[in-house]
Amino acid sequence: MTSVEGHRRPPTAQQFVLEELRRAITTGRLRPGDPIRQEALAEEFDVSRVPLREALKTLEGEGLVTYKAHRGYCVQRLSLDDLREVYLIRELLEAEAVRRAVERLTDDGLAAAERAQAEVERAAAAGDVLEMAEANRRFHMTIFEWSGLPRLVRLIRTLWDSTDAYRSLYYGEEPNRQRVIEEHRATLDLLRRRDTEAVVRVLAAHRAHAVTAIEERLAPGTTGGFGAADF
Amino acid sequence: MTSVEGHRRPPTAQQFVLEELRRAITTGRLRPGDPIRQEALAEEFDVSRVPLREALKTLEGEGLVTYKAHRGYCVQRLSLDDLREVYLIRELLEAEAVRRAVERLTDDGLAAAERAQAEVERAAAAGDVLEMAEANRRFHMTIFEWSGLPRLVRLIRTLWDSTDAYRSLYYGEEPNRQRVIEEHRATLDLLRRRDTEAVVRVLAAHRAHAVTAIEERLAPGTTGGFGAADF
DNA sequence: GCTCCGTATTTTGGATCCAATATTGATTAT
DNA sequence: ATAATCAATATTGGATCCAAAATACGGAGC
Repeated sequence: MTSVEGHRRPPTAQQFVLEELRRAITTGRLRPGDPIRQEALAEEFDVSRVPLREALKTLEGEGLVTYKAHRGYCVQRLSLDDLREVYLIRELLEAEAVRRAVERLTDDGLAAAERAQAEVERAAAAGDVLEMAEANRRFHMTIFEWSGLPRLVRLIRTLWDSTDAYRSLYYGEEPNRQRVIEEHRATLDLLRRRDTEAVVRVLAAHRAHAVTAIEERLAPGTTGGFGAADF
Repeated sequence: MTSVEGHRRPPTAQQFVLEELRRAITTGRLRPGDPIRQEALAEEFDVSRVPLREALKTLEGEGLVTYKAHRGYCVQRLSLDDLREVYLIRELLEAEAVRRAVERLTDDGLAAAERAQAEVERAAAAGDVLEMAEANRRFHMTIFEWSGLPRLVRLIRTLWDSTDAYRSLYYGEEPNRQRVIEEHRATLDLLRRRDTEAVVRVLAAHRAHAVTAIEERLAPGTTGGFGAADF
């Protein structure tokens, strides 16, 4: 049956496998540093190695896995330095995206952001961490989209992808969830007033909090990479 | 024989095909908007479709080609807006990369940049546009590398890739070549003095000149995409 | 003439098989 | 015991073949 389920299966095996791989990495089933055994994974997903390899090429482009000729793929091990670098780049790109977005934002756009925020709060109340992470993403992307710069948004989205595992870590703790909600509300407030620079500042702080929290969470013990399943 | 030629053949077919595809796109042999016929291309490069498709996945990630399920790949058509967007993003990222680079730059690093510039000037004198483009790239990347931010550099490199065709256009004209050389010399001068903000300004102007020149070159007639072979 | 429909052809998607390379483990010499 | 070498094994890279989907074509109906 081709019913309208939450997640219907994609039209090609490579896209299906791509989604599964992403999930496996962000949930920590595939841990950073792990080599990727194509045969085993292909069998698990019930596809051949061809679409699997194409999906891996995509993930390589996004920086989620590394590749060495004749040695295959590994789940990318993100050091703290890597994490900081990704957040630095996000800072640069998102600041610009937000500036443009505020200039062009209509009431419709604002309403869309507010709807996304409502979903964030609903998920938080329900204690559904995974759904909250997704809604949070929709909230931010909705705003970025209003920049009218599709390539910029695409880049930002890729950067989010590459640190999904860390973000789940962040949302795993209640005070962080609460803080996210408050900061989103502040953002919406400033968006309504079209106070561009204030929005940029709030969102910069928003990111900084996440980095700090993750650093603290990670610093003790873990020297290099980490497993997202650690929590 | 595995002699030390200029370009030795990569260890895998996918990497070989990737290089060939890039060349084909940047030189305009494959024109923007063209659908990519896998069978024909694979035969031309004398490989099967499997490595070809993996190379195409990589290019998709870089934004050089687009992909639709069951309809295959197309060479990305870059509108003027797209071009401006890429240069805007480069502005954001490269400014940061340069700031960090100047702070960390040693005399060795400076010497490397000077060597690259010497190659640029040699190629320009020899009228070798292709080699000049490559040397120019080395010049800038050498500087960016000194930022110590590998992911940032990787992103910048991808952005350069996605507009290679346009850049060849720029280097096709003598006054532009001359201007590039002068601006590089100015950059080196300011680098020696570690005048960070001045370097950032010069390089911003450097990029702006390129955009302006390309816009003028493209504006008359061409409404949307263009073929890099037009010159 | 135009549209709609069904078939033929082309093109992409994927599975299997074989080749090439890397890794592992055992054997031997020092 | 250790290091080096070579064979056995595991794993990736690539070619061919078949299936599925999209496109092109031709004819029937209006």
